[in-house]
Amino acid sequence: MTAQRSGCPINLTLETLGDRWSLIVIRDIMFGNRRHFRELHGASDEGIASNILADRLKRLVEADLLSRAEDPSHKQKAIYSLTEKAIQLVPLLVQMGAWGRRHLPVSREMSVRQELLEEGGPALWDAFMDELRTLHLGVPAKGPSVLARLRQAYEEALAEKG
Amino acid sequence: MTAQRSGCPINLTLETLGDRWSLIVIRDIMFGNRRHFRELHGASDEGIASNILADRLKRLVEADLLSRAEDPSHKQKAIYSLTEKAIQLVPLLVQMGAWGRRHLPVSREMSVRQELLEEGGPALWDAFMDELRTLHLGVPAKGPSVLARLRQAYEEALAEKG
DNA sequence: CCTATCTGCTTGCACTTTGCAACTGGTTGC
DNA sequence: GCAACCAGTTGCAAAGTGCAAGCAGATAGG
Repeated sequence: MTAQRSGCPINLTLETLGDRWSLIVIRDIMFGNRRHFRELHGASDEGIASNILADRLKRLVEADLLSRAEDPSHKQKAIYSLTEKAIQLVPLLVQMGAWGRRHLPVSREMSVRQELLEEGGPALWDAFMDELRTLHLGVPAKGPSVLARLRQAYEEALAEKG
Repeated sequence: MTAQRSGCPINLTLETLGDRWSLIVIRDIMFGNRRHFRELHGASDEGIASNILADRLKRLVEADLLSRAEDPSHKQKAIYSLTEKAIQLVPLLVQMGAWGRRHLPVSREMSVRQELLEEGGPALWDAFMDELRTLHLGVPAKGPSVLARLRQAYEEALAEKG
């Protein structure tokens, strides 16, 4: 990434997240709960290259959007978690999804989750963020799982598709 | 830009807008009301190169985010306007600004406008979008100018700064 | 008229980033 | 001890970015 261009909030956000992969990685960790390198590499529909994934993970950890921990069950496994800073991207990602859903040729099964999040409004986003804090920061759970609801809607849409 | 990767709304939005300059151009047209090539080239704090600006304008017109019209007062002047599709990016840009303001080293004078938009909430965003429709799509005005309010706040912050 | 300036770009070139495929050194389960 | 798995790395070609200079046509002033 280039050196700092200006103190404009939109520009700075773009400097941090404005490339084709950073937010895809965050999306997969956030909505797909993928926490290991191999999961992120193999499972995303977009097929990120391993060198780019490695680079993005490194940058995101440096930018304090992800944290990296070792898995006690396996000496080579790394667990990537969202930081609070990344969890606060939820409203931004929802807006991105909302705009894409309205204006771009999205597929049904990839947008049911977005639809739920849009309909739920800020209250649902907050509940989702609390759940992410439980999952990634170890904060005790507060309410029922939003992620489970999203996953269920996605799987139903997949089943309908055939 | 690469060929289509997946039907995910977030991914498609990223494919359309996920580079370092597209949203900067839209921001300058939207908040700075810059409508000509030279205005966009010279005035932004980030200093976009003219070839990249030309390329982005072309892509954005092709993506139906901008429209290009000739200026009747000057046969070589082109006027760029936001389309409805681009006007609907307002909530996304506000969220980007909000996140940047909270987590990145923004400057005061570049963030007063964002602050107003955040405080105003969805009602103010709607009023702003209506004003953009008046300015860019020729829809008759509905209410008092949000852009004027934002500009005033920015100029006050600049004056305070010295 | 003639010239200086302004218009939206284009060109050439160096540099950086991306994308693909194969590969690495180490770990684990059987 | 061996196959499968782990998080990456390496080499290389292609694409994208950034800078400086330049361009033809249009306009404004004298």
